[in-house]
Amino acid sequence: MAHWLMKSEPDVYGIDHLQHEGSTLWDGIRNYQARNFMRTMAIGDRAFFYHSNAKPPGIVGMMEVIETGLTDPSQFDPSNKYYDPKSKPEAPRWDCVRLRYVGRFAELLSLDGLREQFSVEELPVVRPGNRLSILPVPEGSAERLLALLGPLR
DNA sequence: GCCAACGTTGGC
DNA sequence: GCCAACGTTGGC
Repeated sequence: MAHWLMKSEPDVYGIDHLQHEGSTLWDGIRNYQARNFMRTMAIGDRAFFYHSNAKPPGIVGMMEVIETGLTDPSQFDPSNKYYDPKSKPEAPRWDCVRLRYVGRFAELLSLDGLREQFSVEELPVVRPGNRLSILPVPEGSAERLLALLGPLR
């Protein structure tokens, strides 16, 4: 089981939305590197939910991958913000996964806090200027993170 | 195939 | 609101 970090803006889709829905299709990913990470996800993988463009940005909760290899339906919908006219149904360009809500942590662990605890090698999200919305979390770092974050609620 | 222009992300 | 990073696009 691998660990990931997945970003979303809380105003757009935050942990509250996911908790309410129970599970969600992680659609709208239009970056090849992030897409390629999603393609390597397996059912049962865990993902830290990270609030980006938040004050402060940081980790707020935990998700679990429950379906993989799904075609992102938003790419074919002209009225969708993520519509991609270059993607054809016979050769879809963008995938997504389905994630379920596992829980939230008692407190947000901010990006500043992460930088105090982890090097860029240990946790790529702390790299200055990083913009990737899906990142791997090395296993040793995942364990340390879980210890820092405390129990899920 | 190069590269300038442009758009998006996300921290600050 | 600004800016850096960086991916994409399109002219040549």
